[in-house]
Amino acid sequence: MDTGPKIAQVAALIGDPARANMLSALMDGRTLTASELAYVSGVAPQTASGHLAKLSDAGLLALAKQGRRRYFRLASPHVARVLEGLMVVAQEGPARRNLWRGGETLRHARTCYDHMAGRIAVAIADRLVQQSFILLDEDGGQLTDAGRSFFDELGVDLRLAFKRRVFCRPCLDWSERRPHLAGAVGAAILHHALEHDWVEHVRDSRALVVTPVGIRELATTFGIEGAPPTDGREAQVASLSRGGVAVIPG
Amino acid sequence: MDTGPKIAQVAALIGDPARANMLSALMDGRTLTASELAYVSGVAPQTASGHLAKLSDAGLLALAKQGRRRYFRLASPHVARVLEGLMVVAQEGPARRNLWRGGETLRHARTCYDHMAGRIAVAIADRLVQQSFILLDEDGGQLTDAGRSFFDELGVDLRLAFKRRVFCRPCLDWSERRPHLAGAVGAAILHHALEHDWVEHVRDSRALVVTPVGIRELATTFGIEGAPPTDGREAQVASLSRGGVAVIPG
DNA sequence: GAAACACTACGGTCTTGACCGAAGTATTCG
DNA sequence: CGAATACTTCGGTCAAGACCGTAGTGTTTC
Repeated sequence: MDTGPKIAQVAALIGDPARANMLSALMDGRTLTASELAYVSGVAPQTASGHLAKLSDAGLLALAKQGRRRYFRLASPHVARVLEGLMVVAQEGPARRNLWRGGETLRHARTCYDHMAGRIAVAIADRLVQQSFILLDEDGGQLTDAGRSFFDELGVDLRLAFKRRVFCRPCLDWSERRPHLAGAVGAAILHHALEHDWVEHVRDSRALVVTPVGIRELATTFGIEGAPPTDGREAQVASLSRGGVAVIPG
Repeated sequence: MDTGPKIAQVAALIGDPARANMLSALMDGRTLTASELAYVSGVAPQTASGHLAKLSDAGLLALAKQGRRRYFRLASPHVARVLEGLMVVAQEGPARRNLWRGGETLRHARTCYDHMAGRIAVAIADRLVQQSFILLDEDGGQLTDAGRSFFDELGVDLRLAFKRRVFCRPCLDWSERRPHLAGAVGAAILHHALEHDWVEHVRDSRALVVTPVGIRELATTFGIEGAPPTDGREAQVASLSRGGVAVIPG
């Protein structure tokens, strides 16, 4: 395997208790100095220095020198996401909890910063691209004139979006492994969906539930099925992408 | 820190090359036997057996016994998600570490998702709070009536902000270590600044440069000095509270 | 300029755990 | 039944690396 060693290298870095403590302390987006990180990780400054060098070299931490201090910060939201994921896995670990129910909800529709993600969001993005309302390339998207009219008729306020570049880099959907719409257009769509009661927030979660109104409107507006699958099995039938749960032989 | 050791434990499991290879081989949702996993990981069956036991105990792998064989698969999509995330981080890793160095421009003004950050942004937040246009607490902000009028006169469109859930939220600034304005209000300010040519994007960077117009307008509107310090040293000399925007000497 | 401070580099100790050979337990097949 | 297969347990070797004491560099403060 080719990817194995690479992920092992990164995982091994996170796999040391001292380093894991440092990363945890930075998870909320704060910026801490080497000394502070040494303290939270419970090791001597010399040891911490070595750890921090490794984490920086590997691109997990970003470094800003200022005077005699070094400020460290998680290098990217991706790192934070990995840490979050590890916490989830660590939590559910030995206890055979069936969190997958909630997972299914998350997979269907959720927020990602200020825009939508999940099956629904990917389907919307697909549709908009297919209809040539939006042009998507590697790291940016562009609204066509037709798309502008489309959103206009829909009543989505895109005025903010016109002048703005696409700030949020392409947001890869972890559950669908395909891009969904981020940036101002994505935000506008989420805003519209919330305002018109297509979707609702789930308390203490990034999950979104699609309302009956939303199911109807998503069908008429985008031609997509907004209802979540009734059980996990159908999840993979609905979308052609793989990513379904393996069926154990027997 | 409490979460640190837990995520370290999981990460350390993934952090071994042999185990990482096993997990990678299972990433597509397949179900493989112990022997097959021993082969892909390049270790002897005895060694593989130990690895698989650990991964199962930790809840990373699900096990199905069938006759004399043991079938393994990833225990949950969360595990797959973590592996994916690790690959992303491993990929982007050492590449553009330099972005943060020489970050004087970044420290001064940059985008943070869809709003502004850096000295300028912190100064704006300070000013808005000081003028009682905005009330900021731990994890939320609120626009006062006076603030609403202020933005109205300024011509900043806050309509999106009203309906959005998180319309005004403090976001800790990594360089200044003090909050700046995020949420819809933050986004609206950035939008306004871009639209009126107060600031401009720097290509391929999150950095923003303050234009001559911006320097003038930031002074009249917020009473702050928008020009960047001529060199890094002076940044912190000027104002007593660190993080204040420096008044350029000479 | 001297002292305090923040961080880094080096050297040596010591624990952890990955590895495989050999032997042991299930399960299937002839 | 005994042989082959699939996997696990045990024991001993060995290398990687986490840790800190000491000593260094660069920066700020007095």
